[in-house]
Amino acid sequence: MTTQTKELEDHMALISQMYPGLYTHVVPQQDKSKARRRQRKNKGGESGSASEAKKRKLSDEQVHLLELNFGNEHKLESEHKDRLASELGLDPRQVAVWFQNRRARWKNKKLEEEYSKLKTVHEGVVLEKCRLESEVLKLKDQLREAEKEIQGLTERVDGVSSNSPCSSSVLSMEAMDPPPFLREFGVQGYDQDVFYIGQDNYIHGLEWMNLYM
DNA sequence: AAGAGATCGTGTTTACATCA
DNA sequence: ATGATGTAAACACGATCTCT
Repeated sequence: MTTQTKELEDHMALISQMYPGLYTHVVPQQDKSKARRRQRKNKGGESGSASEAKKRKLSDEQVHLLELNFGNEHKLESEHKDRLASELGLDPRQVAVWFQNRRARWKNKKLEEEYSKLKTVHEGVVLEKCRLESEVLKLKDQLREAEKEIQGLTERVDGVSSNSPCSSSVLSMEAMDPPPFLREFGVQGYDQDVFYIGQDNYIHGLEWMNLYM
């Protein structure tokens, strides 16, 4: 069993859940612990000798014609099957079996393709998730830096305002809620945070936010 | 309703081909 | 030459459908 086949099998349940239409009905899982050992039927009790019962590969021409018919229709009407069988010089039963097996191969191939597509999509999603997570970390870092800076500035302002009558002109954020994105990062509110840039350039309202956008 | 027969999907076995 | 492995044909079996 190839690795890919194993991998495919591991995902069959998932795929069949996502694409329930692929299965027309579910055959109950057989107990694999007691794998049955069936007795081979004697080909309907025919008088065929052992050599006649031997499997023969279908010729290229036979397979070609069968493939052509399969391309047109995946299932055979009984009449069509008989006609095709006599055209190919085969037993109608052989034609039926060939179509049965061909449908199984076709379905397996479809499942493999579907699996590959889903795998590609999944890998893309995982990559995007990683990218977003690292972006979140970066933004958190920026936020921490900004908070540190704010704290430093606040301390400076406190030092100045304690002996300055101009303290009333400083924009106080005391009663304001933090902006939504700060709340998202756990900032609950402001104590006595004051925002300003440089010596005399006060920022009004939420304009300071533009510095970090 | 019920039984028979055909056919289906799925899983397994077997014969054969290919390759190391 | 030979053993391992892959593939296709054939088969088994339960489910479902159609017909009578």
